[in-house]
This record gives sequence, C-alpha cells and structure tokens, in this order.
Amino acid sequence: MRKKRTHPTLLDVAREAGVGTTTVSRVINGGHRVSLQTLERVRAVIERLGYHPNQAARILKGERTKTIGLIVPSIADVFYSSCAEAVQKVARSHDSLMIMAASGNDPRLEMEHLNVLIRHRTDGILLAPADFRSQDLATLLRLLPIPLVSFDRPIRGVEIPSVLINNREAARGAVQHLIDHGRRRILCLGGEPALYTIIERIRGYREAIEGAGLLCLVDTSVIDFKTAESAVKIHLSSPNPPDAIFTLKNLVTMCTFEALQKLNVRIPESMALLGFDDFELAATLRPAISVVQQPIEDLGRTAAELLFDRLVDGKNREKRRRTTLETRLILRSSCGCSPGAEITGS
Amino acid sequence: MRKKRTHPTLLDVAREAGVGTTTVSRVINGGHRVSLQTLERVRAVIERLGYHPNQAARILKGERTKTIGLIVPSIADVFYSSCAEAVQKVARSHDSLMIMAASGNDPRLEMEHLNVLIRHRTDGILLAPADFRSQDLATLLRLLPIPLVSFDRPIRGVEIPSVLINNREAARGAVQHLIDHGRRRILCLGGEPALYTIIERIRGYREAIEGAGLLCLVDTSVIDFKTAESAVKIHLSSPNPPDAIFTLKNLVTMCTFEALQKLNVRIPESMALLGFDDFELAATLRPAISVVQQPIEDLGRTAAELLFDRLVDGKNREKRRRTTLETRLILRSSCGCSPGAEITGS
DNA sequence: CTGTTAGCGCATTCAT
DNA sequence: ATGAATGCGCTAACAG
Repeated sequence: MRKKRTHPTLLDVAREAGVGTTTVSRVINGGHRVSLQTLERVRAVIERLGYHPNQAARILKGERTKTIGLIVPSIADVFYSSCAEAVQKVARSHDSLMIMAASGNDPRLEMEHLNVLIRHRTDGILLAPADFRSQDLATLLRLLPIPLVSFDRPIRGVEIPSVLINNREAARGAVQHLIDHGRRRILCLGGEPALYTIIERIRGYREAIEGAGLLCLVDTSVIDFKTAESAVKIHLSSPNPPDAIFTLKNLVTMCTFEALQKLNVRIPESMALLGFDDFELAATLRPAISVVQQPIEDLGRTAAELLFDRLVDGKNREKRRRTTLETRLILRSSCGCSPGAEITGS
Repeated sequence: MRKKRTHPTLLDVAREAGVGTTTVSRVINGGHRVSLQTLERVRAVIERLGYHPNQAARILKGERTKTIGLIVPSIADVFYSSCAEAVQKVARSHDSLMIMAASGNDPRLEMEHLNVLIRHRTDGILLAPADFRSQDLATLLRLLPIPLVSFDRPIRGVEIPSVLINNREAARGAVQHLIDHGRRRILCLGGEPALYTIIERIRGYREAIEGAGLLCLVDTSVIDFKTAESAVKIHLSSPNPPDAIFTLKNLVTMCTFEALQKLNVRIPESMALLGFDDFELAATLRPAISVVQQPIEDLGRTAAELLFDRLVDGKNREKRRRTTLETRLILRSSCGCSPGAEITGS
C-alpha cells in the first residue's frame, strides 16, 4: 500500500490533471464555468488522490469557519449531553460543525478551552460558565470579537445574552408543594454551593420555607452516593428528623433515593422526596420520583438559535439580554401527594 | 462600548507595540529571546487589544492542529458520552482539543462529518462507524493521510486499528448463565439488527442457545418503550411464553423492564431479565438488574491512546490491528440466580 | 535581542 | 473556459 505522508494540495491536483489551480478551485466550489470535460478529469484526480481542501487556507481568506464552540461542565452528564445534542441539531441546520469541550467547572480549564476555540476562529461560542462571578471571564468577553451566548448560568459584569431556567421560582414552587401537603421539616440536599443554579435553587427553597414560617435546613455536602448516605444517616438520627427532602440536582436525587432505600426508609410515608431535574427511570423507580422538569432540549436549542441569530446579522443586537425558560413540576409518587397531576412552573 | 468587528492580527499588535512581527510571535510562543522590557510591553498590548493567534495561519505553516476528531452515533447516549469524556481526558493530556460529532448511525451524515474533520486537518480521528461494511468508508480510509482508529465497531475491507468489546463471547456467556440456572425459553430482544455490536451479540446468543439444544427466539423490533411493551405482550401471550429475556443494549433493557413492570410480570420468578450494557440505577431498581458490563471508559481511553501513539511516531505501525476488551457479567437479582457473584468475561 | 522576508494552501481578481 | 498573480496571518530562516 502506498505510504501516505501528507495531505495533497490544490496544486498537486492541478499538476496531476494538467490544469491551473484556479480551475481546480472552481471544480471544488461547484464546478461552474468549467468545461464538462475538464470537470470530469479534475474530479477523477481529486478522487484518486484523496484530496480534501484545507479549511485553514479558507479561514485565512477571512471566510466563516462554519464552526461553533460549546463549553459545558461535563460531557458525561446527561443534562449537558442532551443540551449538546440539541445544539448540534441547530448547528447542523446552519451547515455548521460543533466543537465541544468540558470545563469540569474549573475556571482555569474553561479559560483554556475558550482560548482554543477563539484561536480556531469558531464563528460563535456557547458557554455554561463555571464561575458566573469571574472577573477574568468578563474581561475576556468584553473584547471578544465573536458572539457568545451563555446558557444554564449567566455571566455577571458583562452584557452577554443568556438563556436560563427559572431556578428560583421553580424551587420555591416545588418546596411550596411539599409544604402544602403537610410536610414541616424539609431538608434541602445537594453539593457545589458556589454554582449559580444551586445558589438560585437554595434561594427558592429559603423563600418557600421562610414564607411558611418553617426552619431552613440546608446541607450542601452531598455530591455522590457516599456523601448522600452519610448525610441521610446524620439527619435521620437527629432529635427532630426531616419528613421531606428536596434535592438540588439529578445525581443527588438518585443518590439520596438509593441511600433512603438502603436504610429502609419508607418513601413517601416516612420521608417525601422531590428532586430538581428529571432523569431517566425516575418514573420507573418504586416509588416513582417527583421532580422539577427542566426543558433541556429547549435550553440548548434556544441558546444555539440565539447565537446563530447574532451570527447572520452581527449588528442586530437583541434588546432582550436574558431569556428565561419555564419548568414543570412533575408529580409522581415520591412526594406523597396523589399523583397524576402536573403543574406548569410559574 | 467599542464595536468589535474583526480579530486583531499579529501585525496589529506589532504596530501598536512598535516592534516587528517576529518579536510578537516570540512573545506568544513563550517569550524567549526577548528583552524583559519589550516582553512586558507586547504582553500589555496583546491584553489590551484582546489578541488571540489565528490557528488557521499556524496550520497553514504545516503545524499540528492539536485537534482530534471523534464521531459517535449519538452524543446523548450515555455509552458514547462516557467514551467521549474518556477520550477528552486523553486528548487533554496530549494538549489537544477534541471535536465531537454525531452520525445518528447514518453513513451519509457520518461521511459528511468525516470530510469536515479532514478539512479541518484534525491530527487524527476516532470513529464508531455507522456501517461496518461500508465500501465508501473503506475507500475514503485507504487514502486518508491521517491516522484513524475505530472503536466499538470495526471497519471491514481496510486495515484500520480498532478497539472492540468481546460482544459475542460476552453474550454467549450471559445467555449460558441463564441456561445454567434452568431457563429454557430465552427471548432475545433488541433493535437495529444491522449494527455490528447487535449482530455479534445475537451470534453469541445463538451459540449458547444452540449449544444447549434450545430454540432461538430473536425479536429485533424493539427500539423504545412502545415497541418493547408490544413485543413483551406478544411473546407473553404465545402458547409457550419465554421464561427469560436477554436484552441487547441498555435502552432496550430499561424499556423492557418498564414494560414487564407495567404488565405486572414478576421478575425474576416469572421472567428472568439480563441485559447487555450496564446503566445508572440498574442496581437501584427492584429487582436490581443483572447485566453484562462493558469497560466504557477503557474503550474510549484505549482508542484515544492508540491514536496518539500513531500520532507521535507516524511510521511505527502496530502489528496488533485489533484490541479486544473484556466485559464482566454483573449478577444482581433480575436473572434469578443468587446475587453477589461477579464473573469476568471470557 | 530584534527586524525582514518568504511561503504555507486557497479564493479571487484580472487577463487572455 | 482557463491561468497567473496576489494576499490572508503566521512562523522560521536569515540578517543585523
């Protein structure tokens, strides 16, 4: 087999076909103004040599790269991979490629990825910022010559369009639901208390609890099964144990459920469970888990569409800087009310 | 706010700082052989202008793009997003960016994505091919000047390194386990019967069934809950209903479980259930689901490492074209044997 | 330590 | 219908 060392160039094709580079260029870009005969011949050579145009050269000519960047905290997290899928669909409909990178919620890593994307001259960037209060990020964005849209989390200190979920209201409504059904000691469980979404949800929880004159009980030590189990144990053995748990994100909900199950706590009789963010099998578990359902695909799609809007006419700056999407409270069995109902988020 | 129309260039920085382009270039690339004074000044200008080097120009100079491509059937599928995460970690350790695209198992879309990646001059490509018998793909790859590694599925008709799971053996072992525990009418349930992995798993199923002198019962109509439910109904109402179900992939396992639960079929008493591919909450469902567990992270990591191996010294062609990874049979409760055991795949 | 310059691969005038 | 020449932003080779 022939050793393939380097990419063939336009010139290689031209020489091989006995024509000028212009002609080959024309063939690549639609084949107009080229005689059928040369067209065929050049195409054959392209095929034979396995020629593919070098995008870099085109970019250098100032053309669109037809590429957008997407930075999320984690690729493996269903929430973000579902977003990504939605984004990719939109990108594809705009004949664009999506480059995806994971920040792991680390501002430094995020900055690195941002720089890489900018160097690659992506036409635009979608970002779920690791730290919504980052000064470095705000500074970078102020000078950024390409459009950026943040989603899931905003960016403070700079005018960037963002697409968000009504975290606070949704959390408030969910907790209120527990209160309405007689729960009095409601524990709020989660992790990563510095994240925007978590902060907002806790705020919503507080509003509901304080509005009802109850006691706030927030534990942000839970990030996996181990921590969930130990947290549940501790709170159960308190003199005045909770009668409900509100979990702040899907992984925490799952782990808490597992922990409760392992400790033989009856759900919802002894302990109601209501989680933020829906997840696969939530309806299949016994009892089925009640959740606040986020419009994940919507989130990705809306953000991507907003980005492409700004791409096509760069000057047309939307007035509306912030888009907030509505959630739904999905009542199944774990929260202890009669199931079947479904409440649209405020 | 200043209108930001276009990316500043090296020349812009050089002029602004009153130095030559080479000096700026040196500053960007580590700042060696530059006086501390100029270094500071140039850095300040770079900062102020928000300059980011144009990757395209570097690529044109023939440098590595420090980018690898990854094409998977679906981003939202946990299996592949977990792979992707593993790949990205390896890429990162090689100071490279990962570009990810989804083919939806459509050979045409896959080909498009491949072309885009090649045009972008990614240093290498990782691919889970949609159609392992594709002639077009084989033709493209024969001429491809950059290394490609296939994973999860091989590519027929061309010498491409691939990293695979021992699908057939694992399926055979799993079905054998059901047989060993007295199951006699074992239904094999799944979808997309043209996919390599599915073909292999069905083959393993057949080997085990035929080896035991039993009857093969394969239904490849199941791709979601609806189809799972109707398939289960049909087979349950047959004159001689199955006493066990072997599901061919994780989504099918989940849907089949849901269907069985909905129809009040007792697992494992009336029906044993054993699935290919583990999934979140498989151990939390009641009964906990027994599965063949694939080394997903391993798959992604190994494939990526193989790719980078070929990248660093392009000539050092490994003899071993095919790497096969081992699975584990995780016995939980749904298959009806006493749980707790764990058998390493053959 | 610093500046000048050629050339990477391609699209695009402008001739022919 | 076709080709020769130019320049996009950057790096590296070569002066100074």
